[in-house]
Amino acid sequence: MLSFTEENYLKSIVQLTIFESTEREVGVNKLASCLDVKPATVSDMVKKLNAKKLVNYKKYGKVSLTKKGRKSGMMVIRRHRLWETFLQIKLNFSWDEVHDLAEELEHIYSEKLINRLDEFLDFPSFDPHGDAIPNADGEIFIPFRKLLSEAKVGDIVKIIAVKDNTKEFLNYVDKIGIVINDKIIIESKDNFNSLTTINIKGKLHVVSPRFTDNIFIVSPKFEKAKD
Amino acid sequence: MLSFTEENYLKSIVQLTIFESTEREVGVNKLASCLDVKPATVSDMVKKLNAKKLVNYKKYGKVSLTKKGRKSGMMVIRRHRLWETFLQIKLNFSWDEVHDLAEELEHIYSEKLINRLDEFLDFPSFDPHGDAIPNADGEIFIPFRKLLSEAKVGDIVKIIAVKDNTKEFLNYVDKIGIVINDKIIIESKDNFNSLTTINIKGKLHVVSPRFTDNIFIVSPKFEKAKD
DNA sequence: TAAAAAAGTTAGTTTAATCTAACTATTTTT
DNA sequence: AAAAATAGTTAGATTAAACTAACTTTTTTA
Ligand SMILES: [Mn+2]
Ligand SMILES: [Mn+2]
Ligand SMILES: [Mn+2]
Ligand SMILES: [Mn+2]
Repeated sequence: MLSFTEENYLKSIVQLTIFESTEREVGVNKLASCLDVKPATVSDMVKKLNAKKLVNYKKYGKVSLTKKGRKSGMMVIRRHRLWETFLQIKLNFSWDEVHDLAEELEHIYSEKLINRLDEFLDFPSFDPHGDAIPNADGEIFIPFRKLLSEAKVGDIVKIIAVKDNTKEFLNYVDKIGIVINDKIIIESKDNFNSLTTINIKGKLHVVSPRFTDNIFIVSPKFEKAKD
Repeated sequence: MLSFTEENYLKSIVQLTIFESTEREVGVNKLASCLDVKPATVSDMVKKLNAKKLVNYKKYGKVSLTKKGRKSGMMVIRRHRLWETFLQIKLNFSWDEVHDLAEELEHIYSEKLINRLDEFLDFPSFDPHGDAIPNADGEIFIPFRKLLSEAKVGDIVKIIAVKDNTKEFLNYVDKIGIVINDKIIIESKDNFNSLTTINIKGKLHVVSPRFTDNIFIVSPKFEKAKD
């Protein structure tokens, strides 16, 4: 039905208009840089996606998802995140290895396959990077979360997801010894140099925005109940 | 490295020159009909595969695999059969559903992934259709087997694999109630009409070559030891 | 508000994989 | 050995997804 390429466009549009912004539309240039193609290429493709009623688009306008496009894009993300979970839980891959394989596996289209996989994994809610997994209807519940950079000195926060999924980032997270759901304390901030000192299991680490802008947290006051 | 298309060509050449014939070469027309494309298309592609040292070919000649091509093709078949096994054993798909999904999964190239999958499945020797699974080096041991049509009246034979993997065939096999490793008795043969009467768990079935030419068996005298 | 910058489009080209139609080579039959 | 049949090749066209270069529209800035 949809080509790999079309699926990748829809996935990127979901990411840009639902996960990473409150704006429900995106420009051709931004989409092009997200997909790592030239704007001319995107111009052509969004015309095609519009004809297929997957996006709303007219010349010189912004691109937004139709209901159908949103669902298709969400299903690609569902497949991606379920395969990542499978690779980690069942085949013992580490969280920095799963993404690249999932980029390919996500394009295998079969409702039955993915729902069986979901069941096999016991209907996981989050993937190895802490990202919510859309359900079989393409709906997703994204829990309230903030960036580590928004935390205040003295806060005790829980790490619930990583924003950057590159190997370099994940390897650094591994190196300083945190995993999803760990708690850390914001010891101090150096606003002049934009540095934050955090306490991870008693050890102090000085980190820059490259780190704090890519870690999602919940802070105590948002953690309802238990604790 | 290799495109989906190139992988499919190599897979078909392995099937035609190793699994289904003792001739280690195949013509352009036969390959074309196996791949369901026109001979002109194959002519172009084998030129390309030859340039990549995956096949031996020259104008108006037959096509044969190089060592490298044979290994690549075998690895596609390894992936196909391991995914089929995964789908059946872990995700509870029936044997008539696994092939189509495996046709897509087989093209996901990662040695690590496939070896982990192999391990996860406990290094299976055969896929759901009774076909041997090539090992991590692309080597395969195909057990000695005959077709059911070669069995003699009175023989008690064990079904070890199916040759035809279509849904229609597999559904028929299910319907008459046999599974791999079951034993059946050859009750009688009607040579005029090319019909064979077989005894499956006490029940008699009259079958044509459409059935007997697509069931692989071992007959008692080839079944060494146990029993 | 006019000029400059940014964003987006169009036209024409490329590559991989396919096709059709016409041609050539090889093999089989008479 | 010639004719007929079969097998295989070539040339030119098509499609999807990319590109570059040139152009146009929209937005920002002065
Ligand atoms: Mn990922
Ligand atoms: Mn992820
Ligand atoms: Mn199969
Ligand atoms: Mn099989």
